[in-house]
Amino acid sequence: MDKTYDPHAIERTWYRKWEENGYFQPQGEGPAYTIMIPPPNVTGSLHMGHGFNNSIMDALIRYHRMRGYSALWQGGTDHAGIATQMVVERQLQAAGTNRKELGRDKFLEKVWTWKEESGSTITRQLRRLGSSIDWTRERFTMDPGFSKAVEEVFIRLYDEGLIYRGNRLVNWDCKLHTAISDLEVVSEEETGNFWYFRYPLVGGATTQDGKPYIVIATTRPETLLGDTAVAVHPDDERFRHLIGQKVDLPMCNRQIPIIADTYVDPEFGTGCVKITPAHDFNDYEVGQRHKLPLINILTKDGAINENGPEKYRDMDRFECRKQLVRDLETAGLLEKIEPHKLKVPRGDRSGVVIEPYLTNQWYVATKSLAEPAIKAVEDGQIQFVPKQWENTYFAWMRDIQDWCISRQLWWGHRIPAWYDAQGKIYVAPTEADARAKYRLADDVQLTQDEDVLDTWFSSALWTFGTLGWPEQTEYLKKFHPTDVLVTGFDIIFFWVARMIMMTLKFTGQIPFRTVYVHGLIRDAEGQKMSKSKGNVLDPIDLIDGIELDTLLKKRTDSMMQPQLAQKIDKATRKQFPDGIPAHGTDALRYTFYSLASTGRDINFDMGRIEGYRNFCNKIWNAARYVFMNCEEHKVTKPERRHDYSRADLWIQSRFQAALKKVNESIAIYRFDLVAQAVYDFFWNEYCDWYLELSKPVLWDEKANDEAKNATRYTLLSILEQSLRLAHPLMPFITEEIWQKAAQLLDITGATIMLQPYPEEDSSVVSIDVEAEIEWVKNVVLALRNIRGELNISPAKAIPAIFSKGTPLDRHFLEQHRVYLIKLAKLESIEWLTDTALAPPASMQLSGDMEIRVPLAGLIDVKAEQARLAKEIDRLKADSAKVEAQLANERFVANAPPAVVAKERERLSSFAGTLQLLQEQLEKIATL
RNA sequence: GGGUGAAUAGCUCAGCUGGUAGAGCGUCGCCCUUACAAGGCGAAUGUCGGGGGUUCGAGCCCCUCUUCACCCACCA
Repeated sequence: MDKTYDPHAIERTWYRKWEENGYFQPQGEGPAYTIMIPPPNVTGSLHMGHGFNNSIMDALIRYHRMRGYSALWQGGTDHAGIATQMVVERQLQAAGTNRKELGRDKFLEKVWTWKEESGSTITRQLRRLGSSIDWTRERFTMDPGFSKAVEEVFIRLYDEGLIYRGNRLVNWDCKLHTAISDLEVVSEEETGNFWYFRYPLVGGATTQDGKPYIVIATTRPETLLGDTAVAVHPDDERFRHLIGQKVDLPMCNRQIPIIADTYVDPEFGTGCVKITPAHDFNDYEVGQRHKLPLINILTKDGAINENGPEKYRDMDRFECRKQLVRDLETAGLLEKIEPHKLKVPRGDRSGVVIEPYLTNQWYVATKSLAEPAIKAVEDGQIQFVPKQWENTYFAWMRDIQDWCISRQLWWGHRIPAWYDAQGKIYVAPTEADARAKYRLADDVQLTQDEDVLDTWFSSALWTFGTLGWPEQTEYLKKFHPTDVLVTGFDIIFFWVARMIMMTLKFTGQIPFRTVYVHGLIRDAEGQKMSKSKGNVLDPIDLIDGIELDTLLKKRTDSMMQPQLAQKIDKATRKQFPDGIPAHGTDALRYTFYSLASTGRDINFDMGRIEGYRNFCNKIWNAARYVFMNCEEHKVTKPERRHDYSRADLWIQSRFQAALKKVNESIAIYRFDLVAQAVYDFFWNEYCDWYLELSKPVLWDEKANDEAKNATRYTLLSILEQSLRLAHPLMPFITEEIWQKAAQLLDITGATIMLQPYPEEDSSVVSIDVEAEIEWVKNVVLALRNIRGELNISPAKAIPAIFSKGTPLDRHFLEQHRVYLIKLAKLESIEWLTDTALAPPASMQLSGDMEIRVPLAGLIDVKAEQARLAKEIDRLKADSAKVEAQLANERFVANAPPAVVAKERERLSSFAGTLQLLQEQLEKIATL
């Protein structure tokens, strides 16, 4: 083995072997364990969120696979309608053309080509993460089988009346020319204006203070062109007399009524609200109540259409706004302009301001679907982890709105609906089916609906669609419902909720038993990673490393604003002056696990990943040590427990503790605790103590062969078990090392992946042995403390004198001489019966036993005095605290006796130690 | 407006049913000791956001305030 761990060298080959040998496919006859990948966008590339998400899933799958489950991790990708279409449209634009010019068929060809080209990027990257996805079953949301499921669902819902077509206001994206759902609209607070306009009263009416006009306030002046009323509150004294009167709508040559509606808040603005039913959701409601006409004034691009006054026609909505304000000002109808903060709705993909727009769209009636979906969570059939997300889910589901599922795009599942000349709707898989189903005469002309379905409509079918539904396949029977869905909170509504609804509806089963909800991966400062901030980390770069220049280029490329690019350049140089070194997949994954605590957002810390890269190196080198000491011997399992050293038994016992902790923590999805347990055990116990404790045995020429074999066996078998313990987290390094460990232990099996997970075994847990080695550790620690504090070189062997203590101390001392000599680097050990004879020395306590390192020629008295003084101070502070507590009568009276006794004991032990140290200090002072 | 989460060492985070505050990174010493300098050994570091309360005892429970983040909602 190389001296230094090189992730690159080992990650390359293993993944290919695993995949080629079919190890990712469900194995054996065990119970099913299923995870469905949240399908990434087929043309996307891996980001930190994917990295995190898939690391978690892989750990779960590998763990369960090793525990004997027939584990299926179903992989696949999503066609991602809007996102993908946008990318291809951008490419066309760069080539000087557009989709309209190309036409639908040609355009779709282009998209498919692009999908074929780039679709492997994300799956290749998922492989780099070590994801043990069953690629033989990879699905795509637009492959024929899955499309069949989509079609089936649409038609059945339509036939049941749960999908309908409606003409109403939708969120319209003027750039993408499509409707989008409520969820795809993000409202951010922006600074805008409040414009106050005068609407002249008709027929000589005046306001209370005699003005011939009323004043309305608006944040959207251009919608004035579509106003069909002005509303006031029915109880508003100021305007009551005007209800039923009319106003002249400026610039429009129309008169509109003043109506009364409780929707109006008299306190807000002027108390008079312009009502534009065709361009505002609230106004629409008001309009419905008062039977107001709807005047649509916008084109699909967001320009003024033929319903607007000629002057403004074809003007963009924002251009029109400016012009209209100028015109009103000229006309003396602009009262004032105030700055105003308002929520501006924008499309999550396009970023443009969304318009409420009157169109025909397809909707899913969600109420009846939501009910059982709510119940499934209420009943605990589906559980969210952490549980608090259930409230979020309930809140949304209980107030769910009908879902607009049609999109005016080309890329996606085309809606299986046909229209005749009268616009009558026929829903069936194909035109021929439609004719048959509805018994249409041959001469009836049918045209298919131009629209496609919302991507999330198909995603909602993911858990059962991927398993072959509507066919009742063996896989569907065996692997559905799935076990756990691992996902970010950001798509609970988009995806999780809709999956639950659709899956219950069409399979009668829940889609998954557990929803593990995790947070977002942010940068070290807690900022969202985004291209424009230039703080994006690419998981692949963390694995492979990246040169500074390449990183800079990546971060500043295609940046619209040069100042921004400059800033990013500077920040990047500062954070990564030498680029990013390679850390390897295992280290990256381990970092994700270690940060995966209670479902909150994760700040990605470079310090962490370096630490875990070092951990990999530690494992690597520990293995080297073990192999170095074992490979030239035939190592066999010892016949008798008696052959094992105390250290051998100790590490076996400690391994059990770690294993238990790991099992418990995985069961509650606390991967941070899993990572911590494995790290602590391997580094702080196995490496720091056990490996050191093995040396005196292995290097002792007098030790018998049985003892040496037992230690070698323990070294190897604990290593081998630790590798299996850690394998779900760090698949590559564990596999690489395991191969050799298995060989030396005569374990057959081609891969660690398919080995059983370590079994808990209480028979090797020994409290006595643990206490004994704990004693050794304490003595060693005491001696090391003296050495460290007094700056005695680690190379210098020192004498140690022991005294006081219990018979057990004395027994252990004899028993573990060699351990102490090796670990504390002692030149001699002496037991002193009369402490009066003790030479001037530095002293430490282990329990009641006094440990002395004679000062003569070794150390400087001042340093020892300082050490003692420090210790005394600390003890004094501690005893003062305990003393105060014990002086409190109510504590003594009310606290459990055990607690009180413990405190008493502590106090007396403090006092004893304190006295000793003080004597020691005086003694030294005389030197 | 409603809701959720967070605030613990310089940084990133743990801290189970209330009973002596932990890890990693960083810092400071001493060391290339035959697995590992991506390492070993030792050390320092906290009025657990503020205030109140319950309790013998609060990082943890209750109230309140402050700050930050996020989610939902139609305020023109």
